[in-house]
Amino acid sequence: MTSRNPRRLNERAFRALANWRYALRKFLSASEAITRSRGVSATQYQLLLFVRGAPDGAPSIADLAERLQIRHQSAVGLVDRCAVAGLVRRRRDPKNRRRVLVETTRRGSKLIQLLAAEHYSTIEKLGRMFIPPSR
Amino acid sequence: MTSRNPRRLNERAFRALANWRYALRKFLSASEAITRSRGVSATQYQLLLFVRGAPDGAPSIADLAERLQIRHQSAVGLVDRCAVAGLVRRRRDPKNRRRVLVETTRRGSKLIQLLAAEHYSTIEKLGRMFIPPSR
DNA sequence: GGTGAAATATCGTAGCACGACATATTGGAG
DNA sequence: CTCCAATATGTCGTGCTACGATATTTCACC
Repeated sequence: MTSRNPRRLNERAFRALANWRYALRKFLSASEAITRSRGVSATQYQLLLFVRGAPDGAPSIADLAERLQIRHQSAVGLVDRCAVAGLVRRRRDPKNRRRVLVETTRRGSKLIQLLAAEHYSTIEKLGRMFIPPSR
Repeated sequence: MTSRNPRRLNERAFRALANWRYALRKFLSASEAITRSRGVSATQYQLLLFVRGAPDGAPSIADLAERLQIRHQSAVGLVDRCAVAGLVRRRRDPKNRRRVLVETTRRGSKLIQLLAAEHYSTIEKLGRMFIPPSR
């Protein structure tokens, strides 16, 4: 019986945490393989995903940085690389000209559609390994 | 509806996938914050976790590479850095002297105990955001 | 006891995130 | 209206980490 608020974790808890983390790495590794096979990095895929899956229209650089949990400068560089690859384009926000909105190009739109579908398949395969451990 | 040729995803599916990925990044980011506050990288934490949570005694470099889903050279470098930090130590496998077994030092053991407990708390907080989407 | 495979190690390279700093735009205080 | 602090994005140089290519040691086995 595991106690409800243990100060020390037991063997079982360590194994569970390790196995769950392993599942995460498996998924991230599979994700990387999917995206590389289509010529983009895993991070670029996620940028496209957050642009495409944004709740309220085209997101700004800062919005994307928050979704990606990175600093804004990192998002700038990422958008740069995606723009060079022809996947996204920048547009000044007319309401607030400090902001830069990011939207997918037609090519980026097709690619994210494909990649997202492949990710769904992978998630189905890895299935319930993702359910996080609890004590 | 083969998994190789999945049908088009709708808006809802994109949002779900994006939100789930966001949860992953939130967790990984929180994990990074936890480990950095204790002076180690997220990858070093995971190495310790896989050493501590190994099913059959001290794992080899190759075992760790598989668990981390990286190439063996990367695991070599990671073990190097952890060894310099005094968290793990190498030991030749007496049964097969090509293999190198990795075990935690007392310091590494204390650290992984602490870090793992903090990770459990974080997982509880993020809770069911981790349940993967299905269509 | 020689040979190919296995396991680890070394070296140089590239991508990505970061801190520090720079530039442009906005909105509000006075 | 003017000034200025806050906001938003962009630039530059650095460090960490994963990688491919390659080397070295040890094992298995005929």
